[in-house]
Order: sequence, then structure tokens, then C-alpha cells
Amino acid sequence: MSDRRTGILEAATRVIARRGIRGLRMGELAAEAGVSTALIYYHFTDRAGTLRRTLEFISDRADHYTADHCTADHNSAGRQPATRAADPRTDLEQILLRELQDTAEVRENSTAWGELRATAVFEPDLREELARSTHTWVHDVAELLARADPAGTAPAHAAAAERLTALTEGLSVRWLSGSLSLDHARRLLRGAVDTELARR
Amino acid sequence: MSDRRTGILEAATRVIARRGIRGLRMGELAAEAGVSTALIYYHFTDRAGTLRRTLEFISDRADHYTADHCTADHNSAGRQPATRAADPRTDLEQILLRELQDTAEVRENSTAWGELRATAVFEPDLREELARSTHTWVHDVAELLARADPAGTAPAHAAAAERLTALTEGLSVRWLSGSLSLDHARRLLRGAVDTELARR
DNA sequence: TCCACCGCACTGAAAATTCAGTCAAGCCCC
DNA sequence: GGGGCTTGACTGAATTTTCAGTGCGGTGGA
Repeated sequence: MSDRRTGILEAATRVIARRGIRGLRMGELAAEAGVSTALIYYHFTDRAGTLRRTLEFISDRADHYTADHCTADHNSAGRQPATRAADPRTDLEQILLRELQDTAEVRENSTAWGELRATAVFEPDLREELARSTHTWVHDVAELLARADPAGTAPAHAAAAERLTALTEGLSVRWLSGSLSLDHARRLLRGAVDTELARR
Repeated sequence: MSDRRTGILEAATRVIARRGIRGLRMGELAAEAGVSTALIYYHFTDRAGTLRRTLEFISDRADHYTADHCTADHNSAGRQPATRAADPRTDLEQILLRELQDTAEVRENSTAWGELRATAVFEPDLREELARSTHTWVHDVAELLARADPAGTAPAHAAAAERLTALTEGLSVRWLSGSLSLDHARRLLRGAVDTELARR
């Protein structure tokens, strides 16, 4: 909302969620942001630059919403602090299930995130950013796992966190691509948490 | 190899694996297939038709390589029949790990499959085909799970199969997008099979 | 003779990118 | 305290590039 640059980045996120990264047209972006196309070039030099900044923006903002841990605030897009309440297992479920909700915001973020992932397959430039962001997420989940299951070892928690986050991504894209209903995806994810924490 | 049409479809798969669906240029496809652009239009009318046939081709050929069960042959691309040997658990691992190998063929198929998945998010036309193919794969995995764990219930096997296949897709795209090494992905997948089959 | 095919020049439209210039704020100097 | 000057944000209208798709003359083989 604040300055134009940010407005453009927000608009770009919306357009990407609607059309995909490769479906983003500079003209459509300009219209969505309510500015002239030329302004976009003024700020971001070219399409590639615009995309690069937008993807940074997306992965910062997302950082998979995991803006929960101890350290209070985080950034402008700040998520609600994870309703930190019940036991760590519930927290864990909450964090993961947050990616599987039918609200405009989550849909937009998940879609954009999926696009980022898919595009990185063909564009090595994006990989570093992506790996960093993924790593943060995995790390946060591993921490919660450690709290939920203090008996387990750190490497085991790390592996479980990687599995749970990768599964979440897999389920998310299945949901968004219409192979899976939201409810079902959520059920499966809860089942996976149970399985990983060996409650049966 | 046989007829030109198939040659074009194979070439299209390679180009998609290299550039992505939206990155596929008719000219590049023609060059890759070693034919004239006109021939492509001759056979497939237009770009959309070419893509449609190619995506069918990909999901048939893949059908996630699960050309294993009883029924002998399958199609031209026929995979080796899953080294059917050891116990069902090993078979299961084999089937899933087959998606995580650094050979041109697997890379190509996995990449194309990921593209199909990612594109379907924005193009509802693709969803049915994709859901069908996904369902087949899940079903096959569920069957193996049932054999590996005869004590479990059918719904439990179905859920586990969905989780394992979704995880495989998640790991595959992380691998292809450079967030995960192949070895690590394979290790995680094996861990997941263990976890689902509750060997600890 | 017909089919499968090549080669290639060409069209038309959709996009990306550039350009020339406006407008408003700030600043410096008299 | 107001006139020149600079600078950054911004626009509308080109210009250029990139592609999909077409048309057509030609070729070789069954």
C-alpha cells in the first residue's frame, strides 16, 4: 500500500497467483497495480528484474509464514503469531495446516510459492533464494518437532521436518491442481504428523 | 523412434523438460525433432493441440512408470517390470525411488510431470487427465502397501499411499529445483516408507 | 498419382522495451 | 522570497522483438 514499488510487488504477487510466473504480462501487471508499464521499467529495469524482485518479495513474505518463533516481530506482512497455545504437537499441525486453507491470502501465497518452485527447475538463479527460504521453514518445523518429541534425536527431527514440509508442498500443489480436495489434503497432513510422531 | 508423430512427441517431452511447457517454442520443437515446423502443424493442427497430445503422452508414458502390476505389457515406453523379487516393502521402495534417479530419462519424465502439475494449477483443462494419472499411481502404491502390511485396513493403505506419492512429488521437485541433493531425497523417502510401515 | 514431408518467406498479433516529455519537490543563490 | 536548476517519479505513445501460424512450390518414394 505504502509506496508504489511495494504496490507493484504486491500486484505482481496477485497476478502470479492468477496467471503464473510465465503467464505474467507486464501490461496486466501495470493495470493490476494501477500504474503505467513504463513505471515498472523505471523501477525494475526489465521483466526479469521485476520477476526477481517479486520472487524475493514472495519468499520473504512467505518465509512460509513461519514468523512465529520467539523473536517477536518480523516484517511488514507479519502473520499472526501462530496462536501459540496448546501443546507443541498442535502448534506443529497448525503451522503446516496454515498452508492448506481456502482463503485468498493462503491461496495466493501457495500458488505463488508453487510457481517459484516450478520455475526454479528451469532457472538456476532462483535456486539459492528458494533453498534459503525452504531451509528456514524446515528448521522451524524441526524445532517444533523437537519440542513435541524431546526424546528423539536432532537428525531424526531434521529428517521428519524435511518430510513433513515436502509433503505439505506436495499436497498443496495437488490441491491447487485439483487432484485433491482441501479437506482430504488436511486430513492426510494430520495423519502424517501423527505418523511421524508415532501415535497410532 | 518409429513414426514421425511419436518422434515429435518425444522431442516435445525433451523440450518441455528443458524449457518448461510455457517455454516450449514451436521452432525449437521442430529443430529438436528434426522436422519442419509445418509438419508439426500438419500433424497436430496448432500449439495447443501439440501440447495436449504431448501431455497425454507424458502422463501415459509415465503413468508414473507403474507399469508393473500383473498385467504384462503396457505401451511402447515400457519400463522394466519392477525387478519384482524381494518382499513387497522392497518393491514399494523401488517403485517410489524410481522417481528419484539421475538418469536422463527419469529427469526428463519427472521434470515434465512437474510442469504438468504446475501448469494444471492455471489450466483446468489439464486437471482431469492429471487426476486420473495420479489416481492410478496412488492405487498401485496402495496395493503394494496392502501386500507389505496385510494387517492394515484398506483406507489406511489408501491414505498412506497418497502421502507417499505426494511426498515423492514434493521431494522430486525439491531435488529438481536444487533444494535437495538426490541422495538426501532418496534417504528421506526411504525413511518415510519405514515410518509409514512403522518399523522403528 | 498421392502422401508425407521439406524449406522458407511471410503475416499478424501480442508482448516487451524505449522514448520524449510532464509534474512536483527540493535547493541554492541573489 | 522568488526565479532558475536539478532530480526523481511518472505517463502515453511509439518502436522493436518474438512468436504462432500460413501458403506454396517442390521432392522422393510407394
